[in-house]
Amino acid sequence: MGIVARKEKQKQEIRQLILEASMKLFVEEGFSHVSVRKIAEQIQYSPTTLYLYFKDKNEILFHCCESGFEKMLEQNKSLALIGNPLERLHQMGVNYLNFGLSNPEYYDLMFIQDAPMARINELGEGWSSGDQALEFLKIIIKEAMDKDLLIPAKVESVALAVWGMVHGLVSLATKQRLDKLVSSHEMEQTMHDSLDWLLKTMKKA
Amino acid sequence: MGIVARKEKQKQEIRQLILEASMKLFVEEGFSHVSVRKIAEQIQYSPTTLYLYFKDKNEILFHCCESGFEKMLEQNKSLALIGNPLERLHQMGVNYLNFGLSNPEYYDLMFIQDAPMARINELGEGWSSGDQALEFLKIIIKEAMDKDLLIPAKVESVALAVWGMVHGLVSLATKQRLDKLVSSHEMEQTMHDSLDWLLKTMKKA
DNA sequence: TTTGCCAACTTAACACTGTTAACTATCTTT
DNA sequence: AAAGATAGTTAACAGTGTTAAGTTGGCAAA
Repeated sequence: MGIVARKEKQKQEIRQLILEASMKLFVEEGFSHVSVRKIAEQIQYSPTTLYLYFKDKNEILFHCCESGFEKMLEQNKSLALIGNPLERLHQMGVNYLNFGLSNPEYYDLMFIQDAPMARINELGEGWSSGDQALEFLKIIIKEAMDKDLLIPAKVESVALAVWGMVHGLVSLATKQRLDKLVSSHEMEQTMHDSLDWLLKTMKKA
Repeated sequence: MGIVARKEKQKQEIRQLILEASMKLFVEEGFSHVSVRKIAEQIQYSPTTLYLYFKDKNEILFHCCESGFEKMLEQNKSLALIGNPLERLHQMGVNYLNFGLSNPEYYDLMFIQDAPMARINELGEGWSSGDQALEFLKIIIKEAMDKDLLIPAKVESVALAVWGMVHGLVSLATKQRLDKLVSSHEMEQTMHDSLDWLLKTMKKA
């Protein structure tokens, strides 16, 4: 079975090659300007070869999206060190804003574009990455309420409100909806101000 | 000058014809499935004729986007009747959520897609529709603070936070990011719960 | 009245896009 | 060595936005 195993390994290597080329391209040139042909050219294969390794372009984008979540998760590892749940929540928000602003192309794929979700909807399964992230947020909020740091409320509503807000800020900013309303060098600070305001406001006096 | 004027009028009529066909199509079939050729077919003209009336597809989408803002503005007319600024703010949020959920294609164009912003950035001018909307929001918040209904804070931060949150909720929902996390028949209620929570929380005790 | 021009519009084409079917090597197994 | 699976290719389809060149019609000046 050694040969079969090696073949399988080679197959996985090419899959990885395709994914890495895709990510390189769409970080460099922007998601919407990456075509199957460009990816193929990058790795010196014929465009149709990609279809031997992935069902369609959506599947490729879905996997890029997943590695976006890994990046984000990695960035959040240090959160575990923060004891105070409110401070932890705050840092999580800061991380979220920073991730979105620093990786707009990944962010687009993870939370805005249809393509990766199309892939998920084809399969029966749920959206494990999003699920995990929201669950994590809920746990922090619950903890903060239990420790009497937050005004009690329905955890789900609060979690969705917080996620909604940071997502809203990032997507308005990266989709240029704030360009003419907030001067660009103050953009980041303004967004952080809004986050600070929210956390201050929801904190129990 | 009668002839020249009539010609100009006819030109404007065809422009309008193109825009109406575009809006009809992209409400029916979704923004991303509307092509220049389809619009042209709808009005029984050659595809290239559209380029005699609009610079490119972005310009067409920009105008569709503007009429989305008109729809939204119309929906907000009744706000003037509400005396209490906090209640007015709340109703504005409710209207925003409803508009986004009922007109996802317009919403996409107005606040998410790049195309209409590309048009605005080509021209020097600012984003008057977005500007107006945010300004309106700021005025309400300022009024609420002046009347001692809100905890004092930087008006801009609060406005951006509120807009960010409702935009975040609508775009997460319409981009299917909540599908697997919130059951679809509870979606709308859950979003409204988050909005309610925010307004309750920011209200002065 | 005829000529020439100008405007509105169309046809043909370019350079792309994702994707499929059919073909060709090469390497494995019988 | 013959047969068959594997991996990859070329060619093609149907679609996209957009431009250049060509074709009408109607109006104005000669």
